[in-house]
Amino acid sequence: MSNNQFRKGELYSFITGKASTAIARRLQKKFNTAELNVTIEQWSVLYHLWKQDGISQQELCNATFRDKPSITRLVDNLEKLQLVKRVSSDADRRMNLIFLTRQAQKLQEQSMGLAEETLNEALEGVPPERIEICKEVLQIVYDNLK
Amino acid sequence: MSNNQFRKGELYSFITGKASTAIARRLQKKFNTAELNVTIEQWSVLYHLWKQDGISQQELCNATFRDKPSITRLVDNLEKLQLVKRVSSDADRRMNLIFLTRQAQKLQEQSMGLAEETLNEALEGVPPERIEICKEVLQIVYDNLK
DNA sequence: GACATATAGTTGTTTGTGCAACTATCCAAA
DNA sequence: TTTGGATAGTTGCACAAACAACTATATGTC
Repeated sequence: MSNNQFRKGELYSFITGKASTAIARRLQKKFNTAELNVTIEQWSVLYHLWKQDGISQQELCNATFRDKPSITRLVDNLEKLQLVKRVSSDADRRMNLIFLTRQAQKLQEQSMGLAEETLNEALEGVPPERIEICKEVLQIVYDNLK
Repeated sequence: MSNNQFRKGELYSFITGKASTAIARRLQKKFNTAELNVTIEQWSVLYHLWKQDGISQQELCNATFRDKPSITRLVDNLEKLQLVKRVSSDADRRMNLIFLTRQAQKLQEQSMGLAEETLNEALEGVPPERIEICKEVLQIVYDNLK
């Protein structure tokens, strides 16, 4: 099946993800202003650890849609910031389980508040049902390609 | 105005732009397979030059939503690949005008074909009117934040 | 004309990404 | 029990992004 209605017009924006870039930049600025000393990418790892602590780097790869070297380095930097620690698994010594530190737990509430605030600014003036459709389309795109 | 219906749920995907990441990776793979020796970021600069040749680096910043140092380095690399050349403007000697080479002109048709193909794969199964809504929402998000 | 200010572009530094090649460990089949 | 393949993670390299500090040129005002 072909979507030929989707022609040259806005091809560019779809591919380059200008909207998500804009969201990420705005959120990063809020983090900087609030002196939360983390990057958006680091935060995206913490986000999944807040949902479930002590998962492996491989699970973080799947959750964040990043490859293994990217996660290795993000965890490196999060460890330098003393926000997580690697604990090698007893059950399978190839694996590192990644645990949040107390410091990282303290970040959760404030950073999630700023994320929500950013999304509210981003979606200002967009009716809820259109947001819903947009989310669904983006999910299908992701499923089609992942 | 607040969009409180937009809660924790899919906050993550919106911010991280998993869909556009997936599209960009797929397109990059097609470029590599076809031995088009360019990155998606370089291609995004060429894309605007194909629309209008001989524009300044500042205009490329605006068009591609990148800062000046990013464009400086992308143009550096495109120049190394002999796909563009910098010509300093007679009218304003601060400016470089960026011109496509013959080689870059040859890339246009094939790369645009691969981009369209990628979008068709991405949007497979999504009805046209939903694509339209999604594009509109992303445009509003961009306008709200840029 | 001289000077202050704005604009165009470059460079250095830190961080992140994608790919390939590598090590270490696990597991299953001979 | 050995061995061969799969899986988890790391390292090296090239490319890109964000920010700050910098140079060079243009322009408006006195």
